[in-house]
Amino acid sequence: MRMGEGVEWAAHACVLLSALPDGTGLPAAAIAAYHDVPPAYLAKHMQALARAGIVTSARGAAGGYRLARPPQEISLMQIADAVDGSEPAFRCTEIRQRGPCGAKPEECTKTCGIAAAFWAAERAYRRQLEGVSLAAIVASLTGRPDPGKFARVKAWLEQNANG
Amino acid sequence: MRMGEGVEWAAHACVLLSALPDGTGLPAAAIAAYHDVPPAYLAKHMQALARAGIVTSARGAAGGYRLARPPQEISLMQIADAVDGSEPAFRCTEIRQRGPCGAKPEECTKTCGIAAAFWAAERAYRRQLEGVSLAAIVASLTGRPDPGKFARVKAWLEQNANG
DNA sequence: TATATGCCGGATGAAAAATATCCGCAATGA
DNA sequence: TCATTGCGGATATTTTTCATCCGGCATATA
Repeated sequence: MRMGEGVEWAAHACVLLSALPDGTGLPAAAIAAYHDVPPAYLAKHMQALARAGIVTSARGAAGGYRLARPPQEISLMQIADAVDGSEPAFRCTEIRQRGPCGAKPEECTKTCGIAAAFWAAERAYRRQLEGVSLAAIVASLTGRPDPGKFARVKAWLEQNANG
Repeated sequence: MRMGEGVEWAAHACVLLSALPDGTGLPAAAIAAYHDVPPAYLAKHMQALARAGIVTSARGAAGGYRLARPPQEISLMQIADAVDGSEPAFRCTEIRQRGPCGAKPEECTKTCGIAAAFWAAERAYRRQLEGVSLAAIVASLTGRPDPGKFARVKAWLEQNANG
């Protein structure tokens, strides 16, 4: 079971956007350059974030992406859902209804116990990620003292942001 | 993010094996026939279960698979790990070290906050599945009254088991 | 010992999904 | 108008998953 790497890209992109000066936008190409990832492919993921309402996009000259809401109101779960989809990892194919001793559909009023157990575990996973906000992630990064790095990032943003 | 369907097959196979009469073995072909899944492919997953020590295999005539321990001591997590692998779903590619403002390796003593959050969620997922035993699954199935079905399964097993 | 059964592991192939790029279009500011 | 930028679809490439087959070995039974 593996998660698409686009989720990692999108999460880091949102962290970067959280440091973006107010009233400005950051083009997808700049976000890709900052992280050294394929521009065209990252653009796809940014579009997914926009469709999910996590970021807003502005077209045309001086356009770009910015966060749609404050970082406290964006969770990692929302980002993962937007990029990777929100379908459950475990798919029940109703094996119990197949084969020589298969159960009839009318006997299967309750969900299969195996599927129920896996889905419960996925709920635990989701509950955990829903509790992690972008703000918390940013806080964990800037928590350690590193003023020089912070200044460099700020300078890079001001150079590459539009607006 | 999706889980391989082999996990579902393996879980159902273990449930079936838990009803197997003592001292007998069930060939992979019989397990596949019972669930109406591809025999050669299911055999692969059964081999994975055997390598993980969840089932034991006996070769030759009158051989087959059986559970290696009582159902109370087998968890869904163990089955999923055996079949799907136990690598984490989220892979950190150390994006923070790339790009024009990338951090130097010596600055990255702590794991990336994003990776840490996803891995914490995966731990919650695992903890949940570790708490679900095969015995609990079986109990949830036989809990509702269905004596006829139970008898049919038993008869099928006695017809197809070896030993 | 001969034979049939059945697991083991590797090689191989087919299908699906993830990864990645490109292009035409629409929108927007200079 | 023109350069810039996001949007969506089409397409190509790579990787992973799904699935089968085969030779080899182990074991019970006759």
